Amino acid sequence: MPELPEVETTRRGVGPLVSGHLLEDAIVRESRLRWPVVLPGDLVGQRLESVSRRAKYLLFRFQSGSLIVHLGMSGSLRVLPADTALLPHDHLDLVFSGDRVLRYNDPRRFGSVHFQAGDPMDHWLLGALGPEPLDPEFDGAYLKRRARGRRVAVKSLIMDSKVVVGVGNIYANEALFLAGIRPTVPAGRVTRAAYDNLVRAIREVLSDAIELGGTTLRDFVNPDGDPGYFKQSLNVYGREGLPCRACGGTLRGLRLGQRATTFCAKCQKAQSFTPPSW
DNA sequence: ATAGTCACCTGAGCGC
DNA sequence: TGCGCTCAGGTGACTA
Repeated sequence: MPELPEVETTRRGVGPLVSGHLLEDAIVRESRLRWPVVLPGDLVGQRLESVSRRAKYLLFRFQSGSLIVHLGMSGSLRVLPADTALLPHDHLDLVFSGDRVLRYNDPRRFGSVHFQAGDPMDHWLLGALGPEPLDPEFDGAYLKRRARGRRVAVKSLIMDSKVVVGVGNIYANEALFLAGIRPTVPAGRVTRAAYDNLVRAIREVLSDAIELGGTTLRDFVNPDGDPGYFKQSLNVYGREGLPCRACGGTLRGLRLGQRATTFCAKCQKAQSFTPPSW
């Protein structure tokens, strides 16, 4: 489930509760996540220095290195009293000083937990990632440049983590709607002006979702145990066959790269070609 | 190099 | 109530 806003909501929720605390125990109940979970023997006894985020990875920085946690499709992290009863799919506990446990739950086990000694950015998973969508270097000129010669659908381009990180299926659909761009347009034919709009839309949709604590669909519960409230603001995702909130037309759906894609054929046709003047 | 498909896994929802 | 099918927020690996 978690897209970037959910991961950021998790970071803001759990970070202050465990940062600065001493790791007293680490319990791996199920090591078969996307990759086998292997924690170094000397992690226990170290202090957690900070919790940060790169793309959809949460980085738990200890003295000797970092835990790199990905929530996959169904993962979640909660900080709980250390004696809290286990639930199904509670795969990992990090027990900290102060009677609190950081508990990782993930029914589908698409998530992952790695340890990287030293700088977490040296890990191979983080090596080829594109810029953060909220960073200034991610702008229309950058996207236009990365799209040059590309025939993939523009939706696939913005979901490519080598181009820009953190744009998952929900927000890709939503951003393209806000920008008025048809998801299926070949990336190389989208104009610079349209990419300017798209960057604005991506920033807006992600920022708004972070403000509202993410989108709750099925599994996501933020670290306070509350649902996110962004779902109420969705314009197209999950609304195939329903009326467009802008024009009233019926939203259409198709599959693009195995992912559900929803758009308004009337509102999303501008910038669907490069004008002759280009 | 690029574009498209497959795989990983569990649970929810639906039609019968 | 149960069975079988489809779908789901991600993303690396693999194939042409």
